[in-house]
Amino acid sequence: MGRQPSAKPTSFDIAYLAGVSQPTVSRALRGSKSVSAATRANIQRIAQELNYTVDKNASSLRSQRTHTLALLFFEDPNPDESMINPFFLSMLGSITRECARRGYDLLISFQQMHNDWHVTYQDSHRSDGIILLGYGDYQLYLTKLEHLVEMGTKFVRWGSVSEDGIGLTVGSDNVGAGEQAGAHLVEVGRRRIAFLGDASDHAPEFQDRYDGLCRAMRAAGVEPDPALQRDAVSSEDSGYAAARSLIEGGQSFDAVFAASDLIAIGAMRALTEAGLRLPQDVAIIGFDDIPAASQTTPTLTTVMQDMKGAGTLLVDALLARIDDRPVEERILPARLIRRQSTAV
Amino acid sequence: MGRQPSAKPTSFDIAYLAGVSQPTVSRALRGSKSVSAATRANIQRIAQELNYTVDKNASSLRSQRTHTLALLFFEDPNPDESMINPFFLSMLGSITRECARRGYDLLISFQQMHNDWHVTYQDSHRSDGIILLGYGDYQLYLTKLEHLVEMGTKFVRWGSVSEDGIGLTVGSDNVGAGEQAGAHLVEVGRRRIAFLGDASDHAPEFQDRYDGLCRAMRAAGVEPDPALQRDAVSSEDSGYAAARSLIEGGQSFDAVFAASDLIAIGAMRALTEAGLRLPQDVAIIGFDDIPAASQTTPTLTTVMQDMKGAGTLLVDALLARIDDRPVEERILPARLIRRQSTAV
DNA sequence: CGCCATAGGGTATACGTATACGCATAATAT
DNA sequence: ATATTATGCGTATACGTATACCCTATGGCG
Repeated sequence: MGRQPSAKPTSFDIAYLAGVSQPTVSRALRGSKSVSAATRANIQRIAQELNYTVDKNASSLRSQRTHTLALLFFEDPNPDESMINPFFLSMLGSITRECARRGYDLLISFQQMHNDWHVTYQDSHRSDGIILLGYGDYQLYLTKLEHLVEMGTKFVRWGSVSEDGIGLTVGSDNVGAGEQAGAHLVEVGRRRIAFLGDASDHAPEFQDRYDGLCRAMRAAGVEPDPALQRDAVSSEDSGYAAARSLIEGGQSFDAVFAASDLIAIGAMRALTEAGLRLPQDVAIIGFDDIPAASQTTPTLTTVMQDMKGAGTLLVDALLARIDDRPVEERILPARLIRRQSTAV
Repeated sequence: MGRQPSAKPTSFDIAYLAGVSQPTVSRALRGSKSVSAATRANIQRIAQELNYTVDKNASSLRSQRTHTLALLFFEDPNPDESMINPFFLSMLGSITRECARRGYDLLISFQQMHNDWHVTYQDSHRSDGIILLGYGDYQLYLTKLEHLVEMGTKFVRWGSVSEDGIGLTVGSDNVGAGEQAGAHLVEVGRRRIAFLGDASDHAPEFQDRYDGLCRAMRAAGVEPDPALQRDAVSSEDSGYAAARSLIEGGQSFDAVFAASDLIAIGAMRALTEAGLRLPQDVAIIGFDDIPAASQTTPTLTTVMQDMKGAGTLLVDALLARIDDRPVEERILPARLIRRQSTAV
């Protein structure tokens, strides 16, 4: 242990010991084929022995490639700032793993979207590309995204996938998921299905889920009632408020499709408080399958997104974009998880 | 928008426009006092206009400071590899925020602790220091930590704080928290209190919590029964198994203190399946206050750690260590959250 | 009125790597 | 046997910044 004279070895040290020039060391270690197998093996052995590591900064400076991706969470400024949407957190695991697998580092930030966050990561050569995650008011960020595109910044976004979107988007099949949820509710005999979640341009994902619901209802010969839709952002409080509004609206309903589990959990509280029995009086479906969803009473039927696939696909897509390769797949299937809240 | 000839401006460009030399630009922007106020203001204005950003790689290469911290999660290899302990995830928010506040970037990794993870981050100049987070088998990592110390790597660890520990540790007051839990259980009339969690050198934090529990019991004149302790790692399955073992052990018990919420949730399942009523027959307390804890039936009494403070303190301590300043505070208070699972 | 300290900033260079070229030697073609 | 190409590597240099050192003008001081 600690044999080295404490100074970290450079490629020159390796070169000297191997009896070659410094560039040859560089070539050997990064797999250039213009170096003989014997020379390469020798260099690798020596590097190993000296615990040599390529200096990341020097390498990045010279090659203009950082082999680092930046992950940016953006959410509406939250009163409880320490709360992060659990859904995105669960994506973090697969993203870090995929980055590691591809030999990329991951830089992470929850900074509010201040004026120059894109400059921070791109122009200062901190990362080769950016992964954007976030619910929140979509419209607010559109101009920023356009700016990113203009600057030639490479990025991917998690969200509602559409061909005409800005930049590159990867996401779940929200419409299909909404259809599954709607079909399931119809199947268990519900006809008056409410939707809790913004159904506007501000939240395309939620809108897609609503569209899917409507499609499934119509396919079953049921006409959705617009009066049963209430706006809500993804939080318990918002779900609670939306459900209260629904109850006070006086319209009858026998099912609720919440655009997220947090909304659903808030709604369940409001419904229970109003004396409604779940699922007998009102069946309820959430979205995301957060851990808490299997702990609620009744346990919550929800839609599980493919988080592992999501991380992989996001990283894949971004790396493809960075290398100017075409991106192949962008939509991930989602799966309905049946639990007690819709049990007949 | 997009006014510049697309090439990113360098400090030479700024220097030329400001009529000064490149080093002066560097000095001005990093606040050296050997630059006049007027010159500095002018340089800053021009830099702003050109959207100039200091190149991170060049800067780090020259100064040998990256202004980046690395966050390393280590956990026992998990069958469900996409699952990350929710407790640590909630710390992530405060760590990223504190890093941002201090002008540091955060590099993140969930890589298994392979042979050379320390080399990866330290010797390749990716980060100035490392934050280590993880439950898992403590002993397994000791030699690695010793190695880190030998190499002069700067790091902090979240865990059980003790003066003789290896490296620098920041953590909650686990003993105090255990005492609070124990005192509460005694207060609601329980005497036969079981503990679920490793009580060995392998998990010092869990042991501290157990010690606190025992201390509180003895303070109330109750002698803890070693037969009521069961090993468990932080997962639902492990908690379930531990509770099963406890039930099958045949010893009577009227309360369970679980070393983590995940253990508690698994245990609740086992207890309920065994026909025991919560909290009438068995009161139960968890640890961590994960979101799911407020959704269980009954809702789970637990210990909330100061996650926001934790992130701040970890980053503070690490930066102090990096700058060779003394570290001031290292222990954070924890707070008991009373819910239905211990309601009299 | 000369001396020295100080402010303000220029000159030269180092940080450690990757790449454009050039130049041998050996292998193949003609 | 000469021209041609590929192989394997060395030489020179660029990436963009930060810092050690040097120089010039001032102003205070005796």
